[in-house]
Amino acid sequence: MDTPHGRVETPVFMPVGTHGAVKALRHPDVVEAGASIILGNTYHLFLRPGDVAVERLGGLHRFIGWSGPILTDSGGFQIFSLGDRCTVREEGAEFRSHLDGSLHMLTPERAVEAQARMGSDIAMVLDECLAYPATEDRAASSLRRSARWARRCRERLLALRADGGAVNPGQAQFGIIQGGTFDHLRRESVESTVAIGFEGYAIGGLSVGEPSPSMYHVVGETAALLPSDQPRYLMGAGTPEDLVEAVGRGVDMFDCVMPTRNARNGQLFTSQGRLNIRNARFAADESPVDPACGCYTCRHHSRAYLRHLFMAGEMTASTLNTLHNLTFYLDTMRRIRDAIAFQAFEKFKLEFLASVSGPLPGS
RNA sequence: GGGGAGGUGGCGGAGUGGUCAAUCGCAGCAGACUGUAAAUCUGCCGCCCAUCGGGCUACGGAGGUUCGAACCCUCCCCUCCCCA
Repeated sequence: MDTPHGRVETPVFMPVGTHGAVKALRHPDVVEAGASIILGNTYHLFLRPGDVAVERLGGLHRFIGWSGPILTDSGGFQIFSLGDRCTVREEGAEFRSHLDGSLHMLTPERAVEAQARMGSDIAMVLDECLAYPATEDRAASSLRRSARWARRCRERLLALRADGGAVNPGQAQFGIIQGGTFDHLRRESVESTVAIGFEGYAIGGLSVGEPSPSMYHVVGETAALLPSDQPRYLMGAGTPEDLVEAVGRGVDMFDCVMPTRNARNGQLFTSQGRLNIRNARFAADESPVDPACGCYTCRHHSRAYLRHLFMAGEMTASTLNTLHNLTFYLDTMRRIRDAIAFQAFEKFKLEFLASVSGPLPGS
């Protein structure tokens, strides 16, 4: 996948850097972990420091000092996650800022403008991320609103392109498929969204609490309907198992807070399963987090030391843990790409799922 | 030497006759986390069985008052502060 800031090998995992930084890491760490593209969030940057401020500072890339590709989420997920701080109307979403309680209106057009000002390489349309579970009626009306918003987003972007002067003239825009867990609604959403025409398509409204088999089913059904010559992006997923399962169903792009957030909370992913570095069993464990991992953390530090740092509340614990988890995720994606190149994906998938799922043995 | 304050679960610190195995914080133990309001949240946390629950030992020590004491009385031990 080519972007104005470089080529991205797919399938790809995009570390989440909500405020323009992957939490606990410096950009070189993110690169070292193997990331080629990172994600920022329109809602958060819109509130602080403000999209206009970012534009004045030369755009998001220059402002944060990241020269690679950046995808900005639209703020659609916040409609879901901010719950009662947000009121959705046809015009757009009215947010009460989590920072100071002030009221803000994020319309589809405004979300497009904000992302245009910031100049991300891939902008997402503003959608409504539906909570799970949802009734069929609710899912249907929500998807239709998202589709109307998608059209407004596209029209606004095309107008901006026609005007010229955008921070990043090559910015791509992705549409987002909704429809809950209903196959026919997903199909309807694909049809109406693809009809508008975007540079890529995302599958939204998943990884919001539904059972894995349900998510895999929807991913499979939806991805199969999307254009095969354009990127397919599963938003918000997932666990290492989710990544492999979704790639097998045709997904090219992922983002998830799991490797970074869980790292800060002590959960580490390894080739043998997950572990919680807080556990007393690691107090005298001199082995690395994952003997099969080549990250800085695993090359230099023992589980005992990482546990000590975590228990002591040292911020370095977050950094070392995040570096490891991100490396594990990005390494997994690299192995997936290699397996696909050698036409050995199914074999890889079986072995990976057998070893990685569940807790680390020996507890 | 004189005067004052106090000793409660690993630590700090509430409680001051029954509703106290004892608020709360920290520490400890475990779990959760999927387009980040998250370096966060939840549970457990005297001992023994245990699903509800039940049993045992406990609030410096020893006596006493009382139907009943961490809480009241007596003596003892210890700590801290102020003045000499």
